[in-house]
Amino acid sequence: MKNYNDTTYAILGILTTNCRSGYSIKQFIDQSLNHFWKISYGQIYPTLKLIVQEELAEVHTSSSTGKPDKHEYYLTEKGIETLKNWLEKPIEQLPVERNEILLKLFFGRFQSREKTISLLENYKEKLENRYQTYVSIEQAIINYPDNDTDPDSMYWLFTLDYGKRTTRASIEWCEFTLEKFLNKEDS
Amino acid sequence: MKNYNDTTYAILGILTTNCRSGYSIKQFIDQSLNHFWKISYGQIYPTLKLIVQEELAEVHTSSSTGKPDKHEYYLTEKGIETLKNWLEKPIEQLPVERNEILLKLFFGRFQSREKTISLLENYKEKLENRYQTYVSIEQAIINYPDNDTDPDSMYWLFTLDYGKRTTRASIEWCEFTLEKFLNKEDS
DNA sequence: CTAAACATGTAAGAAGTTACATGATTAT
DNA sequence: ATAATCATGTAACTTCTTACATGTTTAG
Repeated sequence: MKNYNDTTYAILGILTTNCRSGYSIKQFIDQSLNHFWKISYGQIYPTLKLIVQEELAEVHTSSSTGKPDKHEYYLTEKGIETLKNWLEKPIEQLPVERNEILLKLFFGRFQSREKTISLLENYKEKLENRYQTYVSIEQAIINYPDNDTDPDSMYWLFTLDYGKRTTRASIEWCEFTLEKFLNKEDS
Repeated sequence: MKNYNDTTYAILGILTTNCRSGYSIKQFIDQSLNHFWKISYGQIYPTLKLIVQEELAEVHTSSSTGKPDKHEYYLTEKGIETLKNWLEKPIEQLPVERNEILLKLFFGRFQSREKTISLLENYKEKLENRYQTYVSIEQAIINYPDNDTDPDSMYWLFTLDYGKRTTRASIEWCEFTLEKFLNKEDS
């Protein structure tokens, strides 16, 4: 079975929900996968074209009078199989996540203690904002009346939990590292 | 002051150490920045060319008899200023880290419980290996005789600590999520 | 002797972002 | 009216990886 890139699989996955057009795929990603996946129109439309070419989906064009054409994509059997096949495949290797703050810290020898500290404080603040965003989204899902009937909400909460845990760990690292720099004052 | 990409700044930073050639820059990254930064020769050599063009470094070519030419790069005053300027600048926004496992989990509705579980177990195993690697490197640095005189070792330990903490958090998330799936058995 | 390490580079292609281009509909 | 949202798409550009091309030196 042919391999595609993750962006293609992400779109294939979204097409299993009620999102059927390029525009609504973008919305879905911005609303639901935002904290661990993003995508631009510059990728979505060409990828949809590829998906149709590869017969993983069929496109139904509805040209209502006056309105511009709207393209609705429906997964084919082949498309569903391709998606399932990818879902089963274990992750090959953990990605190396480039981290700008670690890079700056690493060359911190060329900077004053004060500047390193403010760099870390700024980073910590951004992490705390992100953490709060995750908590807010989580609360919104839990309080949403249909939450126990909606099959997606459980998965959504899992991904949020991941975000919360790793963000929390980063915040704690900031605090620990900041303390080291603050204590260096007297040395 | 002109802006460059992070890869350029990383190389500028490495040129402040004793690494002066494309080959040794690659080695330095593979040995020291490996867990949060990587780079290929296909980027290094063109970037070095750019750095010289922009007068951020000068190249000294030593052509020993017989041996192939070796290019040694030395930062100029302008190069040092450019690096320092970047170091000071706070991170603009936290990057969205694409996460393949979360993407697969999100579409887990289309998979059996068993397959989701083995996906998570495989991921957890990889994370545990990574964690052990970090611990080993940390021990090697701490036990290395010159560790308190080497100014780099402190920064190295900070970046390792970051890796350990975030990896640990991911492992804990795997355990928590796995438990949820294992308990779903009876429902 | 031969494999690994030293050493420098290019070319093709994949993946992704940003800006541009166009136009309808709906809410304020 | 006019701003926001709906809706689709392309082109240029940046970044990065992989494979290729070439040749020397050193260690086992």
